[in-house]
Amino acid sequence: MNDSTPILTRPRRKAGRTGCAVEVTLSVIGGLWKPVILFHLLDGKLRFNALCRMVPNATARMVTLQLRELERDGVINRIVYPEVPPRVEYELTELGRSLEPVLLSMRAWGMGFSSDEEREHLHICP
Amino acid sequence: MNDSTPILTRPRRKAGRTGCAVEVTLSVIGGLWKPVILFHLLDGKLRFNALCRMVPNATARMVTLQLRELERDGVINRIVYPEVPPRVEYELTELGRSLEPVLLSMRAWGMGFSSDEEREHLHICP
DNA sequence: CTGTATCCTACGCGATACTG
DNA sequence: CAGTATCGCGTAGGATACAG
Repeated sequence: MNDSTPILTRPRRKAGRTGCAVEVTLSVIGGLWKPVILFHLLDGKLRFNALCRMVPNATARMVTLQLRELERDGVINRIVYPEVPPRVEYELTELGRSLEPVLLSMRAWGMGFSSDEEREHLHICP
Repeated sequence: MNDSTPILTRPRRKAGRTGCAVEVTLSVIGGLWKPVILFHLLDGKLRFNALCRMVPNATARMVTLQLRELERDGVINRIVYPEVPPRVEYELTELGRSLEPVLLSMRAWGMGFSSDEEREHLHICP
């Protein structure tokens, strides 16, 4: 349980005085899967498995790691129901929900880009 | 000059049908330095060295790689002035400029988060 | 179901040196 | 100035197996 934090997951250096505010944001959501996870959580609580299924390109291990860091950074809550079989749900905190504009603008741009891509037949496809 | 593209720089798998639009956006700006680079370019053209200086935590090599990919993805233009000593400037394309809402919302959130952090003394510092 | 521990390897990326 | 080439290390993260 030492601090071996993957790079995709957490920038090796925190955004210091050297960087701009954008770097600060990246230090929290800067991981390939974090924005996707957070985005899906905008719709409400999600169980671990459901979350995994929404990010099929990431392994369960990665999802776990990302979730732990998001929790550490205070943008999500982890709710454990003392049941058998165990149930765990993740939800956005207030701070997490404040990321909504960022996430929505990311989605909006992605949708626009996809259209252009299909139309202009860029090199992104496969 | 083969296609050895770093992971930080380009997701190993493109955002396919499996993912949401957020993944598409991440496939373009999903790299720790790309959003920062793009953000600084919002203010206008920048030379290579200037750019490097704005992202001190990244090496020149990384900045170069990121720039090449951003160029490939059509969000920036690379302008070479046939002079001695050589001068190269980077600027956003129309597509790149359309990322402005994303970048601005990222900065806005980062500034807010920094304030909270200082005030509430969270564990983000270093 | 929701994880965590371990092993292992590909590859990201820093450092350095060199070019036009 | 604006890069590119090469080398080499550290580690991210996949696969697998196991636990509560």
